[in-house]
Amino acid sequence: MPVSLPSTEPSGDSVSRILAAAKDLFARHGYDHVSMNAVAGAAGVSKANVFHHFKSKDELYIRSLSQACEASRSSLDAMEEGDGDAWQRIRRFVDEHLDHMLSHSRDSRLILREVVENCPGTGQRLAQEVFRDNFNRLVAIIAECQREGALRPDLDPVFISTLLLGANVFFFQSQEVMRHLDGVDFADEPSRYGAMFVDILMRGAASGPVANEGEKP
Amino acid sequence: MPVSLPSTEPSGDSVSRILAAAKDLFARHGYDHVSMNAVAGAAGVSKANVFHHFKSKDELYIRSLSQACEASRSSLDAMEEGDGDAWQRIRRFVDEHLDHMLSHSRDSRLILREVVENCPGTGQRLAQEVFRDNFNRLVAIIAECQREGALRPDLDPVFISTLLLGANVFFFQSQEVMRHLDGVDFADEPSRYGAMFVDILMRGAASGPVANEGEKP
DNA sequence: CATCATACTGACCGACCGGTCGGTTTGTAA
DNA sequence: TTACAAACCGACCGGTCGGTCAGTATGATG
Repeated sequence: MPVSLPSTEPSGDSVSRILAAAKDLFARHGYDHVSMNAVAGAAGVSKANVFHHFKSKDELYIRSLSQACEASRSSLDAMEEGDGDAWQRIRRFVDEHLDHMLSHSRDSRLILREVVENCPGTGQRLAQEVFRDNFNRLVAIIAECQREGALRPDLDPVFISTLLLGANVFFFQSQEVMRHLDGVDFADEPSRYGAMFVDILMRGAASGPVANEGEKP
Repeated sequence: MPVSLPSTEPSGDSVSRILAAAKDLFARHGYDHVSMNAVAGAAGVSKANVFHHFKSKDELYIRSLSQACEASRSSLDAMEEGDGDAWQRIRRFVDEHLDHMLSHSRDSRLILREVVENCPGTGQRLAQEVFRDNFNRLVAIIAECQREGALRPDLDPVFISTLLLGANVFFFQSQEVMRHLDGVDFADEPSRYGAMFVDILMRGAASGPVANEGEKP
């Protein structure tokens, strides 16, 4: 049986290179700004070759986004709730979620742009599914922590989850801007950002006793 | 002296219509997706007429964004801190900031996209200036409230401001997605969102006494 | 070896892009 | 009325876009 590795690798290599280049360019510049010629050039193949492997620009984009979503979903699945008390678990989720976004910023940008730009289509559906999975995972954690008595019973886990995801997403999106804002010294310290955020989420920011407008046993 | 109103309005009318159309299309679809032909059509003039009034697509875009930034800045200036205790003033800022974004969503999208996409250029600079002004205004409010003793002295007003702006920006960006998430019942109630957020910001989410890891007099 | 399928590419296609050009229309001033 | 400037526009320009085509090269199979 002949060893045919040299013959099968170029093909797989091209598709991989094309997808990697596409993900990079689409993430950085968005769908409309990126031409197929640019993708081909970045992948080191001809444009016609790109069209040999992918039926259209749209298919290339959806494949790229799909891979990003799969990677994000794998990361979510690999997230272990582990041990610790409620707030430690919450803190761990915040840290791991933010760490994933930052260390896979290309994928994260692809997904987030679809969520934020709100253009109907397959791309948006894929990205929203990932977003929803993250959200539901977090709601489950928060609800569990609430059942254990760690969170005020008058609070909605759904709302807390929104705040948590929002804080992380905002950090990811605005990191570059924050670096240039006077007084911001945490733009390059995501873990510290997470710690400060969870601290305030847990204990609040008010000084001293607060008017008891809500129910807080 | 002849009254020459009929002669000066058509010109002003065209430019205004062009800018309005441009703002609308750029806000919805982004710079790259919008053609000058589309802008011209939406404004009811010819493409050549657009180029008569604006030197280039880029100039049209910058002018559109500039107007959006001016409007946003005017809104910030009109924001009165007014009376009330510290937390009432914070709540008012949150409400007014979010209300402005939602009621001027076209402008807000234009500005926010520049901040988030992070493409170097005039557009980014303009948007970041507005972002920074909002930020600094909020930091000043928070710092004042902290001096009055309403906020924990161990907290950084800059960080609190980041959380506040982030929460509002996230609500604005994700409103459409949130409408489709199970259990989210506040997507169309920004005021309620703001109230819940400030409540948690003030009192925290933890139930009962919390481990005193920080300084909280 | 012949056959077939896959990978690859330069050249080409029609459509569309941002922008220009020459001409017409409109408005203003003297 | 004439002269000028501004507004306006259809036609045009060179370039780029996504995509196609015909041909070549390569690899696998019988």
